[in-house]
Amino acid sequence: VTDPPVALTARARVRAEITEEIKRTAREHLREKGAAELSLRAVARDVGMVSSAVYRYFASRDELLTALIVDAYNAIGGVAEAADAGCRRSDVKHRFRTVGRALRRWAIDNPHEYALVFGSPVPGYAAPTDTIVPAQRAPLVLVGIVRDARRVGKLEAGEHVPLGAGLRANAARLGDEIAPELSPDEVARVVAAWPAIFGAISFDLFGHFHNVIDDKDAWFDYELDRILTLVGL
Amino acid sequence: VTDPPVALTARARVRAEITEEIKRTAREHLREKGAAELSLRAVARDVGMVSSAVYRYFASRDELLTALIVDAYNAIGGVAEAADAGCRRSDVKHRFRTVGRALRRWAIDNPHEYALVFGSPVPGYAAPTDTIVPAQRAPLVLVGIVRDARRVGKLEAGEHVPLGAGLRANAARLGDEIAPELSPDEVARVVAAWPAIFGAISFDLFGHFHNVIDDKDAWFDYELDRILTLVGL
DNA sequence: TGTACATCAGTGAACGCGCGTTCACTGATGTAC
DNA sequence: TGTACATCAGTGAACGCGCGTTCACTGATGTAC
Repeated sequence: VTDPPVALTARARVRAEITEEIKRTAREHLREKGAAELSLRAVARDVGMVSSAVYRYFASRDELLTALIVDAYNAIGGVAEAADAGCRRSDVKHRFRTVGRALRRWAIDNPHEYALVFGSPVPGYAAPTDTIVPAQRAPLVLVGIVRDARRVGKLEAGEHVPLGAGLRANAARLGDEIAPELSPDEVARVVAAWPAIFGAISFDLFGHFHNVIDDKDAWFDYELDRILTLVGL
Repeated sequence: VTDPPVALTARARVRAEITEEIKRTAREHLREKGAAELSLRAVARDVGMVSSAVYRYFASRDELLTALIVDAYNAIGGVAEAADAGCRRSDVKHRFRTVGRALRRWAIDNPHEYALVFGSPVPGYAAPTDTIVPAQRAPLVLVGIVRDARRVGKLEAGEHVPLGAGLRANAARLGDEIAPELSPDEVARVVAAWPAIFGAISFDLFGHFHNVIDDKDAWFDYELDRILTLVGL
């Protein structure tokens, strides 16, 4: 086993490029259909190779799907990080709102990629461990905002909702890992914010507010504000 | 055009039974796979008829799917209504919690039917108008609880989150239709509760709390409590 | 009440399709000496 | 620096599959007179 050379061989470089091209094409297909319809053969056709050639890059359709899921998680994480990075550090409320809106924008622009990650699981598909780290990026941005808020004393108590002993221990453990300056109670509040944001985005995106809410943008902002108070910002 | 006879003919009765049997079998298939995998031919096989015979009952695969969606909405609505009906009227908090838990139970017991309704939309499938009324049953139960709370003076103000003019008008119109005794602000809070519950159920069900939350039941109760304060109960 | 006709449920064969995956192969690129 | 060999990318044919839907048909059930 030797270290990988700093300069990739021509072959390795081409390989990386073609791998990307396959994923990009698959993502385009995803954009127009859904994950269930994604076909290796169709992707291969569009890339301009014969279907069996794809197997030089992905061992199976599932492996390609996994790669797309990882990419989607990373895209979501990147969007959240970039949105946060563009804000003044001290304005924690604004940061939270900006990140929330950016996530929703991305979901609306990439509905099938969003659904791939946050919609119903593809039947028979088990998420491999590669997804764990990318999946945490976006939620960690929210955690970071709350940690900053805590540091500068901008985290309010909000309505108290009691945590049972089990959950408190769970939140404490989680806090040790990702947010040492937060109390279990505060950790629980951030964790609860994540499905709340996800619910707000998905409900609209999946069409459940049809004929109920007219101005979906304004409504999302309203929900975000509610979530903000939930968290204590 | 004549009125349908009160006593159905034998043929009509058999037809209704077989329609039910097809749906029941399809639902069983759904239980083990997902909507995307649902095959008319496989259902026909299990019912014991030839695949083309199903077309006497459903004009297409999509129509069968629609029927399943309507049934799922009705099942969800029925679960919510039954849960609520089992509670003492005046204990509005308990009613809300009981309904929330019952919905989650149903979702866990029938994940694919739940996903059919609340997961990512099946690609290319457009929900027809038949789903509108069944889809409203469960949320209307929540609305009913909040209306009762309002009547007996148990609805609190909670944290104030401002509603823009557009949303306020939207909420007012909605209130006129379904909850005349509630203010636009209160209407908005109930509407916001629905995606919040849905988010809490889905996030867990779709596996996003894996390695994050240990005791999912307790966590859901915590989230429900948070939602309760959001609504003002 | 009986008969002639219309409606309906279910059959079985067929159409046309696209899918994931395997396999033996060719020719080009990379590596070791 | 040149050569022999190993690795790799891509081809094209094939396997075996199940799918949704259509169609002409048979025989049973229902309806009108």
